[in-house]
Amino acid sequence: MATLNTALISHPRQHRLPTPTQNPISITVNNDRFFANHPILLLIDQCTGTKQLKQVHAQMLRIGLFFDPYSASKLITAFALSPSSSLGYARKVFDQIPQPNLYTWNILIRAYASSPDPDHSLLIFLQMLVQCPELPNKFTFPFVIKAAAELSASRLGRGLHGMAVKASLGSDVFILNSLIHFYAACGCLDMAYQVFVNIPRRDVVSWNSIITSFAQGNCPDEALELFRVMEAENMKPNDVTMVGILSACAKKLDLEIGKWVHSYIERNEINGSLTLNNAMLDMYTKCGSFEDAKRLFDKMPEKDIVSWTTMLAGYAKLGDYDAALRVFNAMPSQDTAAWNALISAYEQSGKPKEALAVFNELQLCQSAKPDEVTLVSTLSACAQLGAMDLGGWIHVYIKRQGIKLNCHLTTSLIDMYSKCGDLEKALEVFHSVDTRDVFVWSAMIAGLAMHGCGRDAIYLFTKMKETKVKPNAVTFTNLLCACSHTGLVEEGRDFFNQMEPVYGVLPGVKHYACMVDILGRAGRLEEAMKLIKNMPIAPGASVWGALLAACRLHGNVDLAEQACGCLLELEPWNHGAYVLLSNIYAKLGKWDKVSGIRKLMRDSGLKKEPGCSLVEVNGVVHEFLVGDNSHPLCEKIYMKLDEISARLKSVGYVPNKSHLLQLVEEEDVQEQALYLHSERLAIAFGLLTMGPSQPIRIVKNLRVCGDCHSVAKLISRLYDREIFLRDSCWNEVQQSLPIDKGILSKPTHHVAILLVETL
DNA sequence: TTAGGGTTAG
Repeated sequence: MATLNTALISHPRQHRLPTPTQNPISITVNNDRFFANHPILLLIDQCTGTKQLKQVHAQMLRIGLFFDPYSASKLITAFALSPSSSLGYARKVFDQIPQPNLYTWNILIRAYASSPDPDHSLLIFLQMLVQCPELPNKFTFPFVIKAAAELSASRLGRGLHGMAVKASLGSDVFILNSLIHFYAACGCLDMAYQVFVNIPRRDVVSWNSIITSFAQGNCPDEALELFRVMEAENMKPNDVTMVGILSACAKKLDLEIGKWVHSYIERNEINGSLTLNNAMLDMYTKCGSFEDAKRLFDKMPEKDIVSWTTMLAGYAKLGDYDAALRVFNAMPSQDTAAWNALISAYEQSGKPKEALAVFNELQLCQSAKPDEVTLVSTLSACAQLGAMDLGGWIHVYIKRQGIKLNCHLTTSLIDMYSKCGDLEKALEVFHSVDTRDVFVWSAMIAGLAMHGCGRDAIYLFTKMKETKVKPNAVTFTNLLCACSHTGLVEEGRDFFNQMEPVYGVLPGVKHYACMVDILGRAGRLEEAMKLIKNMPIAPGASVWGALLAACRLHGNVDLAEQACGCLLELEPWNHGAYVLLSNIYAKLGKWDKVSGIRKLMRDSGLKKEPGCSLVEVNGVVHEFLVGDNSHPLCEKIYMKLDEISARLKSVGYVPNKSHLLQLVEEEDVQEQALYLHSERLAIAFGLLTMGPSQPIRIVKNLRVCGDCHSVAKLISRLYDREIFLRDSCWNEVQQSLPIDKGILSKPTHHVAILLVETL
């Protein structure tokens, strides 16, 4: 039996096809030209694996049948598309065909379009345009458009659309359906819908394509409405339609409609495929009916890794991490996606340390390897913890593994570096990539906003518009934050007013909260109140919170009481609201009111979160609670604190007593001793254990009090050390002092303290 | 002379 290579070498391209009668193993041949019924070709369909196909290949080469384009196409099809396909091998075989026909080109383009390397599909298509004497046909376009969709290759896909129209294939329903998918994948839902409405005769796939596009494009209401129209037009939905509809229900978190869809599927006897059952499981876990999910899971005749992972994520969502772990261990196999579900479950429920612990375990395990999704979740956990050593390590890992930065990873890296206080690294990542989607731009705008570079953030927004990337709701939230941080009232108002008419983005609660914050900080409290009163949507807690913070800034008690009342109505557990209001009273010397609030808090049994600061030293995150004495280096830390206190006194520092008089979140007597605040323990630990050139990066779960902020600034000067202090309001409250830095300029001072306002 | 487009977890 010849090996592939020897067979290929012994049959050079100029080999002439023998006539069928010369063929030693030929049985019957239809006529002189066609080999469709040649026994070797019939054998291809019976092959069960690559090994057998290779044997057939060798035989075909031996008798010359391989050099008949039709026969070769049958072989290529088997290699490229069979369940045990070997695409790389198919490509090698393809390259040996003297003149592949259009069918063969199409098969290869099709196989690569659904492979992990859809770019090969496009490259082969380009090669085909040059080498194949036939023009692309109605079978070519759906595949090559699919490849463009997979790659979100917007310009190329549009070009293909144009080519199809020029080739008089503009009304082919297969091509148009794939174009719906392509435009949606590129984020152009409008174009996808335009294509859909202009299809002369829509079939069920047309409907499925547009419904899925809307469901996945965060427009679940539109998807459900289209389903209604589909029914009204008597187009019978199939299982794929229902997968899209269930995905829309899951997005809407609407259990009622989800249950209705479940019964609709049963009533209409729609084929309950594995995918459909998985989509239903997902809907139930997302919509909060775990019992229904469990019932369905238990009776599913077939389960795959998606079913198991969905259940795992469902338990994690309930906060039952033990059960999630049990599912993880009970799964027939744990692939990367299962690990990812566990990591992201922890990361998204505010348990970043646990997420990193699972990530460490994954690295030790042999059977799965971190992928891009893992890295995105892990980077987010690092961002939450301010763990820049580990985040930076992941960045190096990405480079070493040769992983190309996609937009998700780029966004995560920018977010991680920004939140860890290294704006320059974030900008370095931003400038290093060629492709930037709306999330990448928005993350960079957020990074600049966090660091007080509001004008740079606005400048970046203008650059973003030049590249024709359409801003979304996230972009505007970040942009408005930037205006708020830098006190750009008029600019903020302009952006807010342009959102819907110019950019088609409906202002949501977050945008109103930002606007209230912008106006409130500028002292325009009445204007802020007027904005809230005229809101077309219900003002959420963030809106009242912003107003309350502004009232504190400007000492407006009446409005503060009103805002606090509304806030507590929405979030009766909101400890911070009580604290803010009581501080307003304290500021104005209304001590009876302060005591009243203390009593109210005690009576309502509100449990406060203890103050906690994290600091990463050499890749290990250390945690300090207020007044903590559990750390192994505790004694040394307190000695360092004494030394710090002495040095502070020597330069004339006097503790700001007003912070003691006010009700702060750390209200216990012991906790009120300012010098025991957790951030100070973390700073002392950082000074003790880190090299003199290493910046100390601290993340605090609550707000940093004013005195601690002043102390941190002083320590930074006295010890000539960069200290980054990030608190709970880092992202949304816009309470940082503007630090004027240009996009690429270096900080002028060695001190870079962020987040500076106090309670 | 062969064929295709739309589907779920993270």
